[in-house]
Amino acid sequence: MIQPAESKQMPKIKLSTSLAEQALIKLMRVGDRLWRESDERFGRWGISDNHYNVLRILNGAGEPLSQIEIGRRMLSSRANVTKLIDLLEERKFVKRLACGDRRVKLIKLTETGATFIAETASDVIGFAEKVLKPLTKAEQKSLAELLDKLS
Amino acid sequence: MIQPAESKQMPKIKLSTSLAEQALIKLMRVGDRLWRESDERFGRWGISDNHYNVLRILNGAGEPLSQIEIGRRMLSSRANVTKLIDLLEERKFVKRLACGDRRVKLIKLTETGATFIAETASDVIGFAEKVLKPLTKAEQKSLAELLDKLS
DNA sequence: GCAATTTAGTTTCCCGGTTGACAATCAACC
DNA sequence: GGTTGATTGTCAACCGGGAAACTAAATTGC
Repeated sequence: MIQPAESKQMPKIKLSTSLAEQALIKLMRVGDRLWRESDERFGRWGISDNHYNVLRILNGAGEPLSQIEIGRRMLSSRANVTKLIDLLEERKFVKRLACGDRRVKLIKLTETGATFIAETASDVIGFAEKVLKPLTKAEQKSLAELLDKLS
Repeated sequence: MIQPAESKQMPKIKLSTSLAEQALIKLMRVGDRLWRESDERFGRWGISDNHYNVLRILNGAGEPLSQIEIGRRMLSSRANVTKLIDLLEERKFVKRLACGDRRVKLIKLTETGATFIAETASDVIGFAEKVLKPLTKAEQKSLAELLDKLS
């Protein structure tokens, strides 16, 4: 006794999906999937992938960075960096240092934080290897180069 | 300005950034950036990119889809699909249809929704073209193929 | 036929992010 | 020196997503 008062006939617009658009969609989809998987992975350690990103950036820089500089490098807002650092400091992974400019707080990676990075590094690399396994080394290189051109 | 050089000494772990890891990071970064830009772009029309995604999926399917099927295709939760459809229905872009199985609500693209897609299509394609402009056609094709292998 | 299980959709709550307002500080300029 | 404007970090409010609890309806098993 249910009959669609509405027809199921649906309008359909012919969309010319250009090559660029197809590539864009795939790029966004794959990126989205990776963020999810990555987030789930880091969740096991009680932090998000962005928390880890902060540690990576600090380790890569080799010197303390201001919060705003961290935000700049990871494309995140000042407010969010504050919250990320809050947790990382609570976990003793980083420390807020006073600095000549008293507006600025330099964020320093602690020994604890460095150790954490060292211990989890193999796991992170394993994740990358797993994800990119379908590609040969040459293809991985090619992919990285193509992505560089888009940055 | 700069004083205690000592306390700024920071531990640094030597991380062997593998090829795979570099490619992964670039992939996630570019993907993240694109989602932001895309979201900002659709924001002008009062919807998010995910709302638009629903319209695209419906248009592509050519027939009404259940909410759970939509969620499956866009990797989104049931709960979120409900909220997405709520707004789209309010905007008259889609309509919830009753169906034989009374648990299910089939989502149908309306004329209004189809018109909206048609009118915004060129803008969306323009965005894709702009983003992928740094790549030649051959490179775009190559990128799409590499991404396919990762799916 | 009827209980138990499963499924689709909704609602509630929480989490991570942004925006905007704010205080403190620095820089520039009269 | 004192005022104005910019910059850094924090906080409150809001928003888009997911997980889990819940309802209604279908399916399975006895």
